[in-house]
Amino acid sequence: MTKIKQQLDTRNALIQSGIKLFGEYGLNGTSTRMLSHDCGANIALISYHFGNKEGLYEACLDYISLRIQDYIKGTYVTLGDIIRKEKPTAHEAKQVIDSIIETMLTMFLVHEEPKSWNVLISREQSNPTPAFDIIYDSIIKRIQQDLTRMIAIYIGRDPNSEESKIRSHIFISQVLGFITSRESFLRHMGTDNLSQAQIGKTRKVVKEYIDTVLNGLRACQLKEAE
Amino acid sequence: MTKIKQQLDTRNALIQSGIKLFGEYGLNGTSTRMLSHDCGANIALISYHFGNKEGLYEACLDYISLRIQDYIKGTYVTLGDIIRKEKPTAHEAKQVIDSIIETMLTMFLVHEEPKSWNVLISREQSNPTPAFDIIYDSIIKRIQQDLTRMIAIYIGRDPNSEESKIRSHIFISQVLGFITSRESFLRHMGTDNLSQAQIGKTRKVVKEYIDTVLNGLRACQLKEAE
DNA sequence: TTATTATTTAAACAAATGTTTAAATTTGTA
DNA sequence: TACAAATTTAAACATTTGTTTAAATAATAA
Repeated sequence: MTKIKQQLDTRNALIQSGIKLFGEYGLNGTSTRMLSHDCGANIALISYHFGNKEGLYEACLDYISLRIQDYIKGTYVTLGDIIRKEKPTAHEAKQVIDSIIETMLTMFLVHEEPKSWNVLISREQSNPTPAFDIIYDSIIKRIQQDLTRMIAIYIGRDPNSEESKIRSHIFISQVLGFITSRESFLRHMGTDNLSQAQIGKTRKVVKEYIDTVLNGLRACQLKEAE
Repeated sequence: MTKIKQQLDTRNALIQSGIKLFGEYGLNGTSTRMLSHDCGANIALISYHFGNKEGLYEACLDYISLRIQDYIKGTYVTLGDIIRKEKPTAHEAKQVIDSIIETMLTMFLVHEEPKSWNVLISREQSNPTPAFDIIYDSIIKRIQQDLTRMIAIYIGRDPNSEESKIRSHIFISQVLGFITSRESFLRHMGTDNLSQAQIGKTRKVVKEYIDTVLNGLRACQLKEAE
């Protein structure tokens, strides 16, 4: 076993335990002994590899950030050309919107590994630590900007207006609510875990909802001069 | 000074400090010494009045729960009759929806005291502690149920379907996102604090948005048999 | 093979933490 | 006014916590 391999094993084991435990108990509610016990690494290795507990927390967010960027890379490969266009068509803009939403829904509702990221992201969203920048700058900001622009283009509004920023925030919140208010949603649905049928319904209702609002806003615009 | 008055002063001072500090640092990140120092009460008074730190946390949520119920009481006084009707009209249902949303926006964006509640609510939403029931059972559940039904009635769908539950979750998330993703929103808006002008724009964009989606869904329904 | 570097370990440290305890003080009641 | 009850205080306690330390072990390079 090479040095690099072994180092990554211990280091990575701590990161995986970190994502799980920090997600469940928060930074302050997770002790170095919990982390050590969870992955079997000696407690001194936290400061050896990461400097201190906060360093491990940041490493967890770095890891999640990279993985999410990987996760959405597929989406952005096919959409990058449209996004970079000076003037995408409304049809093109709608493609971007749909793809981003689809990716988010899949990430939030379907795949198993991302579920462990979601809890930590949800924590950071509602109560940012100093490490929030890691997630914000690499992922959230980009999605905000892209959706602000694409939505405005699709509905025929000014992409640079504050109204467009507000609108995209509302738009993103529609989907983000499945992780930031997950417990409320589950209780309302009367379950501890969404069934495949429930997930299917959710995706369908989301799609109907956003198509309706986007087309409604677009139709308003075709009738009025902004 | 009577006993009851004095007791309430110390007890209440601890609760106010609790709301502030638990909101900012979380339950685990707030020490009994911080609480004691913030309001000047001796540290032993936490267990004296509340049993332990968790008891104080619960008391804070109880306080917030009562205050929010008070806050929305005005809204529910005028809407109660409609909500209790077996078959409200679509017009009536829309009145309920608009009033609830207006109340939530005011609470989340405008008034100063509720702002201190919002942080703690946001925390509980995204990462429920055992005390989440306090807020859920008294407030969130009711709003979920009422909006599920009113939205379904307005757009002509079945109020008891799972789709209606999902739809109302999306609907609530549109507004809740202003507290559960507050940092992201502020950064996107390029400010640390929303100006009055920005708040005004936000309310206007929200109203346009939800009117559009509700009327869009309603129009779909008038064209299709569900 | 030896020396160097990197990793890991077990123990220790200093501080922080939530809670308890007993005494002092204040308040309320008869 | 005296006594009882309630509240408050300061100190102490036991545990937990994050981190450090020095030695042991493993891996790498010459």
